[in-house]
Amino acid sequence: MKIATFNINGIKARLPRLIEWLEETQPDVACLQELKTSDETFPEADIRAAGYGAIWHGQKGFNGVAILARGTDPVERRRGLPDDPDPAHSRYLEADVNGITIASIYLPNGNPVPGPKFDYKLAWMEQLRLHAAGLFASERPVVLAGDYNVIPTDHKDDVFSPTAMAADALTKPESRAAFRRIVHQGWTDALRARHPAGQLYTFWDYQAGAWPRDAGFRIDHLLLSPLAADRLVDAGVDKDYRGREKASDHAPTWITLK
DNA sequence: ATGCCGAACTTCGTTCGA
Repeated sequence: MKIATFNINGIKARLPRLIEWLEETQPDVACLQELKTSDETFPEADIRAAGYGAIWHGQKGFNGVAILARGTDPVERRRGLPDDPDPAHSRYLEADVNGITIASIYLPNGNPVPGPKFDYKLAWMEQLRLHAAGLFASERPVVLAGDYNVIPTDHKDDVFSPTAMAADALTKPESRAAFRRIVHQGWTDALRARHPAGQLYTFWDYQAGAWPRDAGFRIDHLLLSPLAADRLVDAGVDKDYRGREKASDHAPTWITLK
């Protein structure tokens, strides 16, 4: 079973790229972020024609998350976090697919630092931590997939330049500590578990030639509960999709479970 | 210190992203 997460940066602008990726890589589940479209304008028919059932939590202009399942309909469990600091933001969707609980997460960016957006990021992460604790305690196979907007370490395999990113909300100690507080509940960072060493960038900025000079970093993560981690077979980043025409600034990131 | 690039609405500039 292949489960992927993909920040598509606008599902309307990216629809041909999305369908192409679904057809070429055939994920069983695809968690999408940054739909940038309202519930009413989600391209359900195109997704269904590609062979996927879908649920989505849209928002006009920005944010927005979805869960797609090949040949079946995800069974929705929750939209939005409990006690979401700003329920107007569509950033969390949770469903069951084939016995696995799967969340599609679009964690706030948090820039500039300091400021209200950074405060919002940390508040949101605290609510995610509380909700994740409940999921963990359920002892189900759970996959928390999405764009966490946190670069876990300063290692060159996680970030092209710690110096260039030092003032950014993605690397601030408070962001990393909040991420660790979740992971240390007992979750497995699937990409790093499968590849303890080696570059695993998932994002390259559109600006300043970041893609051609490979100036990327790792912010898209799949966290696995113990019952999911026990089934982990492989994990990777579909890096070549970042180099295609009209690409998202993120690359699809995936795991396979037995 | 700032903009770079790209998408979408607030629509020929502004806001947001990371």
